[in-house]
Amino acid sequence: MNTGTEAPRRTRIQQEKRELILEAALEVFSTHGFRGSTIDQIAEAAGMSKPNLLYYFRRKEDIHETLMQRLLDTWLAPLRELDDIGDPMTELRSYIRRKLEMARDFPRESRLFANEILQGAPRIMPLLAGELKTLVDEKAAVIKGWMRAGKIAKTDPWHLIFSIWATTQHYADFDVQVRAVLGPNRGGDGRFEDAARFLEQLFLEGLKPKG
Amino acid sequence: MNTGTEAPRRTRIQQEKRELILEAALEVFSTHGFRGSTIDQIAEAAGMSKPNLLYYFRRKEDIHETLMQRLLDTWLAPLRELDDIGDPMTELRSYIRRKLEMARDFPRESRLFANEILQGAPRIMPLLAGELKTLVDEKAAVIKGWMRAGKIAKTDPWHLIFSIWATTQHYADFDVQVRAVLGPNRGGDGRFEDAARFLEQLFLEGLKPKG
DNA sequence: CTAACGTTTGTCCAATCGGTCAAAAATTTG
DNA sequence: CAAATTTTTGACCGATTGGACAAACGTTAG
Repeated sequence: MNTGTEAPRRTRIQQEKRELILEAALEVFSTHGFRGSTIDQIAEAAGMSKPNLLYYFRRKEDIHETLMQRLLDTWLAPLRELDDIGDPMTELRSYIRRKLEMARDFPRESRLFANEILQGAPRIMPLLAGELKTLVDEKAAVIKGWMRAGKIAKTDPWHLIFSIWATTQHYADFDVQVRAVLGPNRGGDGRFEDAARFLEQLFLEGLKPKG
Repeated sequence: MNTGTEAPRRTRIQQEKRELILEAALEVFSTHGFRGSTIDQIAEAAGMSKPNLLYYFRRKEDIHETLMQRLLDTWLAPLRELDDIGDPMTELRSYIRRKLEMARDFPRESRLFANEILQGAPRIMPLLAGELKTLVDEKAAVIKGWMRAGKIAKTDPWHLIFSIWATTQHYADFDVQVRAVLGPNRGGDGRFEDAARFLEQLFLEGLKPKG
């Protein structure tokens, strides 16, 4: 039985070149979107001719699809790690920290994902309503357990997860704006540490003045 | 002196048709990005032929530019309203509420802006580093005053503004994902009220359990 | 060496892109 | 009404797009 999903056998050269192409495509797709990117651009970024690239990926969409499949796995890893063992507040704090680190270390992946969602997620809608929803529902239940146990304040766990996604990914997706607004001094390399400190306080205590 | 920025005189028909085109272009640009959109698409959405559209806007970029200029004004209006008079906590809460209402009522404008920033803000970079930075710095100073006066907790005002932008615009830019994850029940029309309730609690009190 | 296989490229193609242009149609003006 | 002006359109253009293809090239096993 061929389900069409298993990876075909590949030579060593094929594996290497495919990686090279995917790396180049990530760079191009994440800054121009799918329709805004051309095969020539990707081929040039990968240091090969267009027909050569099309020898490894038969269609432009195949590259994008491969990229998105890999992305979702690594992208949701931090949420998968959110576990019931350990102190709830610590768990949440380290989830936020990990997500912010991903925004810092893999901004292209974040932008690729944002581009796809912004345009209506035409290629990954089934994944969102299926795999993603299942995972979020599962983790929302965990968080709800913490709320019932009085370990964290009672709120909507789904919107809590959204707010963590939004605030952390903002530093990857809107990086240009963040740096423009912060200026050369505050917008330097330290901006992620500033963000980490701020987000920790926001999610822990909010803005209400002490005392 | 002609600075090139003042609006030329236009007939009634020109004004109406230009509005029609801008409305159609907002729809198309916001879902496909600039390079992903075609003049034919916009013309069809506006109910006219391509040459006719090009009679009102000579270049594709002119449409986008006009759209972005209008956008920034209305988009930043809520932040401009953030004022020193009145209770700080109330001011912030109503700013968050207004931003969330904009995400609900003008999602296309939000996505148009997000598309531009995602792709490196090639067309509005000067505005970000100029007008926008000035406004944010000004409001950050106001917020800092509130912190010094002990009216709200001490944190980084810039990142506070970022977090408000991120959490509210998330419901416009990532709407497809939000609805997919929430499902048909929780993802219905009530999702914005749920979000409003959650965000109010997050920014006010954070997640620390009471007592 | 040579045959087989995997890799690379130059050339080409149909479709689509942004944009032009002259002429027709509609509207306004006198 | 008729002339002048504005609006609309069909036909067209060069450039770029995603992709096809056969021929050339490189590598390796016998």
